[in-house]
Amino acid sequence: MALNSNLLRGSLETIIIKMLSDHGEMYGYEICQKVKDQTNEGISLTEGALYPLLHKLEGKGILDVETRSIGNRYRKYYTLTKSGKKEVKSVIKEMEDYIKSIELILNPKIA
Amino acid sequence: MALNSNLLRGSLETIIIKMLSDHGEMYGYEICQKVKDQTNEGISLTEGALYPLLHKLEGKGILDVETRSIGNRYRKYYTLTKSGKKEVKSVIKEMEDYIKSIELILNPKIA
DNA sequence: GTATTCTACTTAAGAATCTTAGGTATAAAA
DNA sequence: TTTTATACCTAAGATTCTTAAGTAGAATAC
Repeated sequence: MALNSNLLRGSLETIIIKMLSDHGEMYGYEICQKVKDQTNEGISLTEGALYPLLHKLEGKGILDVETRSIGNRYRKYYTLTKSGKKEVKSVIKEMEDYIKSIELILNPKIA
Repeated sequence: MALNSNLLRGSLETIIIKMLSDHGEMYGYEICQKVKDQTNEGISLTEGALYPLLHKLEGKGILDVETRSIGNRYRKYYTLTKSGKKEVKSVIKEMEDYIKSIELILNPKIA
């Protein structure tokens, strides 16, 4: 079983923003796949978490959507808005700081 | 403001177990302080999250409690039970794997 | 050729986790 | 003597995620 215990809680939003920042335009299903690929199955987003979050980020003006027809069906492509791009740096820094803090717990400097 | 955005969600339990594993017997307030110290204020546990979680872990047989009088007041000292000690290795490994996965998102190997 | 799997989206109910905000009380410091 | 620090507690509510179900086209397997 992939990890996905509880640790993922709280980092989903950062993951989405970072993926879109790196890969440009992506659709939801693609984000799931790419995250799974990039982490060697380490992280598997559930669709029940992903899609509502995409909608929320769109509502907050972080993401733009464009629905495109692919043959007989459709996909919803997401991109970062200007406002979304402005947040990339800070959310990544927060994540990095958080990891550093966790590592100070995992490998305490013998004080 | 310390980070404590959402990223902490899900890792509190691991933090508590690791702290008790490293420092042996600790009381709740002490865990808060020590986590703050060790992370240079990076992580601040709130008491509203900590105490209920300690009670839960006690209920699950992960922690033992001993209430001790300190002059005119008391403290509740927590230790890992035998069962709790058995979990230390796996919860730490989960955390490390999670961090590795996150780092593969933050610093993707150009595939 | 049809049954299954994969792609691709959706939502709703409920569980789990945490924040906020309050409370009690002793002890130390200002 | 007022404030701050220590030390515990809980309840209400927000947020985040899981679980589970549904729709439907496209590809693969049998």
